[in-house]
Amino acid sequence: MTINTDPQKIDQLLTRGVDEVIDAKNLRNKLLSGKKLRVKLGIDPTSPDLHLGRAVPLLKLRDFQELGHQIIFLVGNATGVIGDSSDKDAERPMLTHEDVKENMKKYVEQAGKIIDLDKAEIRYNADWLNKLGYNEIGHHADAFSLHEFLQRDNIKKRLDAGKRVSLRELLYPLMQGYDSIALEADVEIGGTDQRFNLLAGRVLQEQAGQEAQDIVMGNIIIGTDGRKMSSSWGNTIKLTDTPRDMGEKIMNMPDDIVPVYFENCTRMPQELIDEVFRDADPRYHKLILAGVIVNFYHGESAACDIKDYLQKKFVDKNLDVSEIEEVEIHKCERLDSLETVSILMVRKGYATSKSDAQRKIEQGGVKLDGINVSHGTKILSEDDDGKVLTVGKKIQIRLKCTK
RNA sequence: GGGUCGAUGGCAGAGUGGUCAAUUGCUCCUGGCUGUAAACCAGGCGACUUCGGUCUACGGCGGUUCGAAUCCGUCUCGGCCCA
Repeated sequence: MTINTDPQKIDQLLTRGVDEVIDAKNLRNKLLSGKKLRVKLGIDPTSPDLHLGRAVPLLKLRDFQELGHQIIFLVGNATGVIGDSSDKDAERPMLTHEDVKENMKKYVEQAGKIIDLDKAEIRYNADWLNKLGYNEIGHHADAFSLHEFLQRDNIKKRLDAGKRVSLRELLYPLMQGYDSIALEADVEIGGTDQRFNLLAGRVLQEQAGQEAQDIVMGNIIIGTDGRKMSSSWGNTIKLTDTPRDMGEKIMNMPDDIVPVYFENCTRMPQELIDEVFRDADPRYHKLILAGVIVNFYHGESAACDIKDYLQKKFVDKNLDVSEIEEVEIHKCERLDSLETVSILMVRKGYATSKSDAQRKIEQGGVKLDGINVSHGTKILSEDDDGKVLTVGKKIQIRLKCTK
C-alpha cells in the first residue's frame, strides 16, 4: 500500500483530538516524505473493557493506518502487571498474570472495532520485557535521575500528602520506553497523562542508538458526568455497551462536553459538526452524536434504530410500550410464587441488595405502570404481564410473564 | 536496624470501654425542579427480615471485661525521623 502524503490529511492527523506533538516539525516532515512509519500504541489490559477514552488514541492509530503506515497495537501484558500510576493519584495495585491474561483476550477483539487488525502488528510486551535482567535494566535506569521522576505532578502530590510511592512505579517508564526500542517505533501515541513515559521512549531509543520516536499525545476526554473518565468512576461509555446504553449515556451527559466527544471520539468532518451546532438545541447535538457513535461501533441499522428510540424517549416522550426492553419475571421457589419487585431489581442490577431495592421503593422511585409500588414487598403476579416497571429516572422495563 | 505515629464504611476523616451500624464532608442513590445534565431543595446511603428484630463490620489473630472500634499482647502493612 502506498503512503498518502496529502498535506491536508496530515494536518488533520496531527491536530484532531491531539493535544501536543513532539517533535511536530520532524514528524510532519517524515509524514510528507512518504516513508512508511512504525506507529505504536500500547494499552495495558488492566480492566476488562475498553471505553471511549481509550478509543481516542486508538482512533489516532487508525488515522495513521488509513494513511498507509504500519501500526502496532501493543498489549501491555508485562507492563499491566507492574501497573502505571501516571493517571492515578494513588498507587495501582499489581495485577496477577491471570487477570491480565483474561483482560487481554477481550482487548484485541475490542480494538478490532476501530483498527484493521489484519494490517496491524499485534505484539505483547512480555515477550521482551520479561527477558531483561538487572544488567540491562540498570543500564536503562541510568538514563534517568530520581529527580526527574519526583518532579512528576502526581508523584509529587502523593509524596507531599504522605502517601506511599513504590519503587516499582519507577520501573514503569523504563518498560514503556524499552518497548519503543524493541518495536523500533517511529511514532508513539498516548494520552497527555503519558507524557513522562512517552518521553522515556525517546531517551532510551537514543541511548540504544535508535532515532528517537515522535510523540502524538491525544486529548484526555472527560466522563459522562463531567469528571475524568475512569472505569472506577463508572462514568465511561464502553465499546461493548449496547447501542441503547451508549445512546442513553450520551443523552444524559452534560451539554458542554458534547463538542469534546465530537472532536475526539468521532471522525465526523469539522464542517458537518459546525453544521450540527448551528442548531442551538443541545438535545439535537446529542442525538446526532449518539447516532454517529453507535454507527461506528454497532453499524448503520443500529444507529437508525437508536436515534429513533432516543427521539421518542427524550424528545417526544411517548415511547411505545413495545420498544421498552422486555424482562421475564422469574419464579421464586422460596415464596412459592413469582418473584417480588425487589428480587427482580437485584437480579437485574437495578439495586445492589434487597435492602437497597426496598429503600428505592419506599422513596417512591419504583413504579408499575406509573403507579408507585407500595411499601413492603410487592409480589408480582400473572396480571402484571406487559406492565411497565420504572426504577428511578433511567430504567424502564416491560415485564413478561410466561406461563 | 532504632525511634515514633498510625491502620475505621466507596474515599476523606471523627470516635478512644456501654447511649456505635458508628458524627461530618465528598462520591453515590431516590424524590422535586428542568428539554437532558448541572445547580438548587428534600430524603436516603452494611446485609437479612415474618418489620418484632437478627447477623456481619472499625487491618489479622488471641486476650482482659457482664460488655471492646475503643484496653492488653502479638502479627501484617503504611507515614515520618534517625542510622
